[in-house]
Amino acid sequence: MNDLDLPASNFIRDLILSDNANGKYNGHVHTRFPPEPNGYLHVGHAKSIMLNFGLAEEFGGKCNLRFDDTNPAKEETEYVESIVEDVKWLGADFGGRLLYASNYFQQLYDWAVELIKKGKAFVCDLTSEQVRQTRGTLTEPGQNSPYRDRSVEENLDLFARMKAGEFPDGSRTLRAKIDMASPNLNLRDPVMYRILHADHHRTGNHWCIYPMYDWAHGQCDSIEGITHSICTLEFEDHRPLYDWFLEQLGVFHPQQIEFDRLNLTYTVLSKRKLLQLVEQGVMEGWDDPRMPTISGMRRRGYSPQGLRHFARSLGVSKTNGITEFEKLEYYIREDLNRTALRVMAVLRPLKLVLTNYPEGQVEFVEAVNNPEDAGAGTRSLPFSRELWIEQDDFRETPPKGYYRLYPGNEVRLRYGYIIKCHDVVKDPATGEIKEVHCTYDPQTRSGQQTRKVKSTIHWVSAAEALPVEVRLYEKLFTVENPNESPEGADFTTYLNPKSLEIVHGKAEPSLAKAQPGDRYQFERLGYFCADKLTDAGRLVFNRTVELRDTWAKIQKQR
RNA sequence: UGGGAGGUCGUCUAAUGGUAAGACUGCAGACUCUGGAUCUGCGUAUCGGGGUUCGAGUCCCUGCCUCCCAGCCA
Repeated sequence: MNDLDLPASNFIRDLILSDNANGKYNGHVHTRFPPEPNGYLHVGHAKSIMLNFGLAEEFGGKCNLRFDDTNPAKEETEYVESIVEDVKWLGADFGGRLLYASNYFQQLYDWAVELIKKGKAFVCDLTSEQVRQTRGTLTEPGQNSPYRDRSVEENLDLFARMKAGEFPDGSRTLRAKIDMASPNLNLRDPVMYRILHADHHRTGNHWCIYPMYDWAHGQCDSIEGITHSICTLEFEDHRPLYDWFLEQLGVFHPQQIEFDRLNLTYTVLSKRKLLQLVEQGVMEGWDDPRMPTISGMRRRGYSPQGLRHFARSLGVSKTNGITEFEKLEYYIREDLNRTALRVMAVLRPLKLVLTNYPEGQVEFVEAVNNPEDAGAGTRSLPFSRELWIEQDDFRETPPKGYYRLYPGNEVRLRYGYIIKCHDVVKDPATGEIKEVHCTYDPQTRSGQQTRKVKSTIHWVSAAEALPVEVRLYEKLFTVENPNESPEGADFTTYLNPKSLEIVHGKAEPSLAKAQPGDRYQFERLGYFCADKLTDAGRLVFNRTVELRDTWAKIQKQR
């Protein structure tokens, strides 16, 4: 996980530095990454993972992977499995510390009994509706529950019976006895346990009462000896409660630190919304390559290294900001540029005939596998009279600034020869261009010192070309921030109808050996990753990210 | 409106009382058998108003704006 660059300075590191200087926690740093298994991980989690695991590593400490599985109604084993896979894929090392809040249910229960005995918690018979009505508002204090002053004995008895399953869901709760007039609503006698006769993915039906987040989290941190419990901004006003429980119990007291969650332009990063897209069938699944999930990005071709570098580059602060998607793409390209094998593929084929090239002849030309990596070697490509080129690389009447192929113009075929266009064959009925006819200059074979031409285009020999299905992805949403919908508009209103386009192209023969997950650069087009659908009989590629395209930019300006 | 947290280039961050810096984006150019990569250059910022100080993005006062909180979700 130790990647490149010195991680940027941030306030959490500074805080740890000062803790260590003061001897707090004896210089130990132990963090944790605590997802709830109610969905798949997304890039925002990658930021948290890098922060937690990165800080631990930097200070010679440890980081636990802990599932916050306190709500059986929303959690599933499928999610646990996907999360473990994603965390590992990102390269985070939890060293066997795969933990669950549910491991501590008994301890949590015992501690709750302790608080009851201290008169700090009580069983409340109010319905959730009544609790809501007596909570007060932002500006008005709440009212005490009529059950607030039950005797310790009665509370103990009732709580034991809650656990024993005597009462139906929602009929009672265990509440902390704090202050119904607190300006912090979290302190208005918060619920610690609710009754839920539900099957838990790990504890089955052993329990029918489940701890709330606030009651579970800090105590789990304490049990695990977490020193720095890093969470997102929305938990800031939970911190007094986090501290309160720990103080009442008199146990090891980790400190909660809040930072800003990641927001990205042109996508949504909330499990609720992502779930909605999956359930409505808008996306193929959690791993749809358009999803900002780790599994979606993996399928799309993003590399763990690229994602890590991106996450590292993110600032850690308390500002509510939105990071530009372009920044993510930059780090993905940067990594893929160094590692991806180059290959030639034509997405929208146009037939090119070299009229002075002998019919039936095939020769082989040598191509560099990765100009950024001499060790990647070379491969040979068949070259012949009939080739496929990109439709975009030919114009019958070239626009200003176009220096690809057009009648009378010369271009180089990458790793091949310089060719000159002399004719265009059209469908007499539709006027559609069917073939482009050129002559090649035998003196200009690649590797020799020859004259220069303005443009080099990619190609594939028609006879040997492999059919490929290529999925071209665009931004998922049409607006930078789909969350900011004016009056009633649902975020799905801004889904980009063109976020997926499937084309059928032609690829060089070497791609026959592509395995799912293999990443390539299709020269001049972008980075592509073999999809999981790829097998011996079918080649399916996902476009990971386009290459920077100066020409496209010039065209756009006009 | 009560409480909590924030406001530095277009975006994200740095500057810890001492020359406002970097990255992404954008623009311009060089180079190029990828209009890629690489290289060079350019541009724009301390929310407003007071104050303290030799000196304020940083400290104080005040105003404005943004985000979070009224789940038996996390």
